[in-house]
Amino acid sequence: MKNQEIAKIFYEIANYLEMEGVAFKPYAYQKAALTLEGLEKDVEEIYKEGGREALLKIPGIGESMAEKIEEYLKTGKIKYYEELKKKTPVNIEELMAVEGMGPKKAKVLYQKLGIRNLKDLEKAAKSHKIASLFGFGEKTEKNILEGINFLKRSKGRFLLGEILPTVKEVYQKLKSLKEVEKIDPAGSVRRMKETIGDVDFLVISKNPGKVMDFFVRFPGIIKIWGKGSTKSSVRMREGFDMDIRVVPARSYGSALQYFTGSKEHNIATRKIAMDRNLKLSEYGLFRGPKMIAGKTEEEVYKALGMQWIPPEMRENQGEIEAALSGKLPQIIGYKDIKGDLHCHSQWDGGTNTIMEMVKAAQNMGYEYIGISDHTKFLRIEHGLDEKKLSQQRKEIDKLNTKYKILNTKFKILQGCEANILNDGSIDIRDEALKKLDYVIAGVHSNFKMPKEKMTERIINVMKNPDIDIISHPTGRILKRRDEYQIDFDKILRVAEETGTILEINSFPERLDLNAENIRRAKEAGVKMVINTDSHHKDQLRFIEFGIAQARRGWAEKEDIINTQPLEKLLKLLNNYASRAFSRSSNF
DNA sequence: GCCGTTTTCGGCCCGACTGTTTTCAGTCG
Ligand SMILES: Nc1nc2c(ncn2[C@H]2C[C@H](O)[C@@H](COP(=O)(O)OP(=O)(O)OP(=O)(O)O)O2)c(=O)[nH]1
Ligand SMILES: [Mg+2]
Ligand SMILES: [Mg+2]
Ligand SMILES: [Zn+2]
Repeated sequence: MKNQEIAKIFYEIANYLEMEGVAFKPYAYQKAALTLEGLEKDVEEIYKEGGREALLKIPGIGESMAEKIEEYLKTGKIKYYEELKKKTPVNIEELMAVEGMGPKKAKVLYQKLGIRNLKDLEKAAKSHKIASLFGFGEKTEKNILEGINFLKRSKGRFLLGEILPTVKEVYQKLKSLKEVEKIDPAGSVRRMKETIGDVDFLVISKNPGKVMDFFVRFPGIIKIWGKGSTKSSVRMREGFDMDIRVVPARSYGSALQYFTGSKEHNIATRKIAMDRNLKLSEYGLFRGPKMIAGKTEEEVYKALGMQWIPPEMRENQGEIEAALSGKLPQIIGYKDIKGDLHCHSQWDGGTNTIMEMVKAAQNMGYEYIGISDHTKFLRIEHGLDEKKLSQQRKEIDKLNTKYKILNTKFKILQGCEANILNDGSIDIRDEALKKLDYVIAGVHSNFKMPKEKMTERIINVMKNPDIDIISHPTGRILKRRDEYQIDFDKILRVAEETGTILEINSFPERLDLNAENIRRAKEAGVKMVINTDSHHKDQLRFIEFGIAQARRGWAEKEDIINTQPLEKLLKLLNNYASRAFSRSSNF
């Protein structure tokens, strides 16, 4: 898939143009790059299916960029870009990664000192060649050196699940300050994005100075990037930045709207305001000098003629248009999940016994849990064979009887997470599968198959009437492994035909399906299930991360099968299996 | 370079902080 490559080139073009001082074009390229980056469908496929016309339908792509994409797909190069690069042979991305360095400074440094990369920059700063340049100075030079050092130590974006505990700690500490009237996490944390670049907090206070003084003295801060009366920014020991914004109570809603983002959502919302001869900023919504909204987010959106938009959806992916026409979907809520169908127990080397998992599930307020241990192909994971599965069945039956006697409604289901082998067969015999309440199948080996083969492999499994759910369908591991090559449109078609359910895996490094694919699945009429893949009872809590992605993917309650009570769930699983069977027997 | 139920041309979000500058450009959110 060449989406990322082309996006990267467009970002670079934007940077080169910005260096030259060209107006507006850089933003056009950036916007197109961002869209390509987030596009789950392969541009090459879009082009093959619909030619240049289809490319033009992508928002932010016009004649000029469509032509460049076409050129890249055909020749592997974009002449315009190659020429820009030849003219200014600078690793601009690397230089701009240094805090405080942008295209304008990079240009001067290249022209005056021939600086082309980070190494050149460090050398020049160390030998004090920068301070004397026009527009630069001692402090700039020092900041550059410091910036380089922090950059070298930086670890990139953090997983939401990895950073959230720290966020909660800081939140509590800030909240305890008496000058803090109200505080909320904002930015990507409030939107529950799968990865977090930095942590943003919004505060109401009548005494911003005090709040800022307290904030920048926080334990664990290793660098203060900036400190003002309304806004400060710091680097934490753990390697991430924190931004804080302080506003008066009357602006809290508009400030929360601003600071929650996303940037693209903000710009689009501000354009709606402009269309109505209004101005929207973090301080409020204004008609001329008159403030007409700002205290709450609801008020701000309402004054713009919009429904309030859940933070997870604020990505400028159509939510603004939907909110304007009152057609936002009723997305799934954080309390709508009635049970978790992907849980591992001690049987396959997980941490907890079935009983311990059950108790944890009950604490979550669930009505059921599905135990889905690995199967025998995965020897390192102590995968269960047919015999073990039947022994496990006996234990689960016993526990269920106990619950019946105790007259609780709670039910334990027995599933398994079987392995999809290279040819799309399963490592457990059919007779054994039929004795389970449901079957999950997932790819756990041989991730690098060519697209056609991998797609065929998964499709074969979906046509198997005994298989109900495909776990982590694209196989990505955040920050570590890309999705495997699949034709997701084809997979969606077959999933719809066979009634196979696709998993939204809530494990922090998976979150697979992602939001964009969830939206595609919903549009294709494919049902999904939100699971945690817990290997420890405490991991049942991960469900909120999966729900957040589902919300960003516009999923409603009825798109997610485990929002249903047990009886309905069983019917859905069974229905789908028998439907799949009747269809596949007609082939 | 892109885009359009007010536009096919004329706009393109709006504001804070810093360092360098004698009044603002650059960078960032
Ligand atoms: N209006 C406007 N708002 C912006 C702009 N840049 C950032 N914001 C707002 C929206 C962002 O969600 C919020 C926080 O900025 P961040 O850079 O921290 O982005 P965000 O938290 O969304 O993502 P992150 O995970 O930190 O990369 O500030 C901008 O250029 N214009
Ligand atoms: Mg930078
Ligand atoms: Mg942020
Ligand atoms: Zn699993």
